[in-house]
Amino acid sequence: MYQQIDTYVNKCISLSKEELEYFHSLLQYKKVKRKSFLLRAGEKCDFEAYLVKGCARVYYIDENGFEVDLLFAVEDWWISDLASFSQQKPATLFIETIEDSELLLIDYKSKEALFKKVPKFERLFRLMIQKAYETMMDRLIANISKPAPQRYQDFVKKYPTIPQRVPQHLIAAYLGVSPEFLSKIRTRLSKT
Amino acid sequence: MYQQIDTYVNKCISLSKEELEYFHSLLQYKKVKRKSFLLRAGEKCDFEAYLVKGCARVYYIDENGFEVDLLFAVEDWWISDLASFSQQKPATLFIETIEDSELLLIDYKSKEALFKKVPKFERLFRLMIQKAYETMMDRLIANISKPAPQRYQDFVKKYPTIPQRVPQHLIAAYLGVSPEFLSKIRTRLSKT
DNA sequence: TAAAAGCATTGAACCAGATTAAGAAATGAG
DNA sequence: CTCATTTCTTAATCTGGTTCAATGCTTTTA
Repeated sequence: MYQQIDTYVNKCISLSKEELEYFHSLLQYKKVKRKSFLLRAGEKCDFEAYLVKGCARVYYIDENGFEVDLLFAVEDWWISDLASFSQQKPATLFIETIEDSELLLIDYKSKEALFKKVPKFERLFRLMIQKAYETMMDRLIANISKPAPQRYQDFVKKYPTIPQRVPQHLIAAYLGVSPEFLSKIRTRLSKT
Repeated sequence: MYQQIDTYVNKCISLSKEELEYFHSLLQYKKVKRKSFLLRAGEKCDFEAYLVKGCARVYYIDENGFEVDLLFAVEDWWISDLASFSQQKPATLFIETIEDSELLLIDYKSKEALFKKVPKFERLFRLMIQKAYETMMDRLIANISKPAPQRYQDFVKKYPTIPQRVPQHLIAAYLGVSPEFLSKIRTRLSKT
């Protein structure tokens, strides 16, 4: 049950058996069907979730009801509305499963307790967010300076398994193009 | 000399006099003219710099020579190519001052030593990057879902002092529009 | 197993913003 | 103070991508 997350954690920091067991004791296991909402904008996000199995998406809905997908999570990813979680304020994001999924959640108090008892985790989470930051930056640059077909190809190359698990119109909402245009891009690309 | 950065640090973590002095001992003071490069893509970025005074920009140049501005830093901001710094690999970003500037730099080894000796700093840097991440995410969302005039107005509202210090074509490169179009946006807006 | 709902494709009309080109205005270095 | 460089504006034309609408295809769900 915890083997997967332990492997993940071990890549960054090394822990004693006791530390690991303490960590486990703070996690809450959750199993949900596809199309379940883990979070809706307006609620308070009191979790960071490690995805053991399944697939989920984190997205934003703007004033006009237009969706922007920020993340497709699969096995081994963390999902949360970090601004809401860390500042304990209402969420601006939605989190919804795309497949039946299994998760391990940690809440705010537990995470703070963990940092206090095992400061090494502060490092783990710093490195995690650092990586997320770099990814986000690359995406912003791509969105500003690359045309949509290029962005789509880069996406498929970087996440080859995602297009098989996530509907195409959601990928369009991730790339920042209309579903119709993504469809056109795909037919164009397949004709060469 | 260190008063400003101490105030900054103190907002997040509280430190003893000794800890603070140790921190100071790791910092390198640097004073540079406007239009100085602190970093060029290809070099290794061995600093995170706190801007004591002045103004600088962090930007990316794509394959076609097109610039994307990622950050305008003024007093109290940190600048670096974080991917290069933390993984000790070649930079992809440029950092250039826009005004004569004064900086406090910390290098990789010193930062690691600091974390080891005063783990509280791990928390500070985690919170710093977390905020940067949220900012980056908001920007990505805005770039995907809001039209350029809106993005410009939001920018001016969020950073009211920047437009007076940074040339307009750089702001265009930050917002992801051509300088000509930003000029058009501005005349349109002033006519109402 | 049928009906409904969601998803992908295609084409035509349209628009936000890019590109190109030129000149005007501001700024800074000598 | 003055020339060179950088910065800003305006206008014409072009294009990547949107919107709208119609059609067929898959999944769900009852």
